[in-house]
Amino acid sequence: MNAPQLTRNQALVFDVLEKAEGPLSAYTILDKLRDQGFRAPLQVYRALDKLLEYGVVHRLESINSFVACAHPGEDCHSHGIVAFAICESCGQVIEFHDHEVDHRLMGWVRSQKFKPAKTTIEIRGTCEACAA
Amino acid sequence: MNAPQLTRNQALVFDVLEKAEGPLSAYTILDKLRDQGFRAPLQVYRALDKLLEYGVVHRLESINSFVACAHPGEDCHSHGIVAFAICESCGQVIEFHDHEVDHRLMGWVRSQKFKPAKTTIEIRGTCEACAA
DNA sequence: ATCAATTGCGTTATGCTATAACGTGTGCAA
DNA sequence: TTGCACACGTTATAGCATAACGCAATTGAT
Ligand SMILES: [Zn+2]
Ligand SMILES: [Zn+2]
Ligand SMILES: [Zn+2]
Ligand SMILES: [Zn+2]
Repeated sequence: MNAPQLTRNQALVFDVLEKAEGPLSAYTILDKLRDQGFRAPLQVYRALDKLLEYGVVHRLESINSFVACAHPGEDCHSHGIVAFAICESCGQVIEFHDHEVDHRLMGWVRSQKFKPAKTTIEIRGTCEACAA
Repeated sequence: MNAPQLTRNQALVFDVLEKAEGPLSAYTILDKLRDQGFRAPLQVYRALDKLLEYGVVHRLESINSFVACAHPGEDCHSHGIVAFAICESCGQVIEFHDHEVDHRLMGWVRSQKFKPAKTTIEIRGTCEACAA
């Protein structure tokens, strides 16, 4: 999915995510956009839905938060499953891909005749900088 | 983590999960236990916390639900990362392990000096039976 | 036996996450 | 012009999770 011209709300939400140090919850985004006229969660969720569809934002299922894609222009989704390492101390997120992991998972999926729609890989832990 | 004797509440929650066809949300579990005297979400969440700690129940992050471990007695967690395929049509969950996936992910983690605490792999899609 | 610490439990209240439902306005194509 | 698709705004509601309090039972020293 290629991203068309963003609407005002989509652009505002994307901008907040891009400038953020780490992942943000929808309600945190809402708070950051009150000055721009945002009033209700739905304004954020609707924008996020589109940004997710365009592939420029990822949802982190294990922490109910959202991040801007770390590989803009590469069309992440076209080269396999996206994985995330999430530091529970500083909130930093590292986005990466591993083709071998993709192959193994997709091999298993095929053997089970399971039709995958969306795959989540999230490693929560402590990043190098935060390690005691 | 080996499971000690379960308390009454823990046993009730585990029993509900074991008998269920698929994953259940905490509030669904609560509803199923009203007749046994359950009144508040916390009674469920506290039991779930322990069952998760003992490794006899898994949490599915992408759907905010819980399932009984499909490999009782095998101590899932000791032989690597647990992965789930979740059918969005019938709710069935298949729990599996893949050492190669573990190795790849743990290799990446080591190369980044990232300290993993909890890893989530969830494939949402359609199972063979539900495929059109 | 007694005291202190731990653990489980019950209850109330609250906070966080997400969507339903309704109505408005705008742009575009038949 | 009419109909449709889409974004938007607002209010209300649904669904998920935890804080904080107090009490009771258990355990494990002393
Ligand atoms: Zn990406
Ligand atoms: Zn960190
Ligand atoms: Zn298991
Ligand atoms: Zn199915």
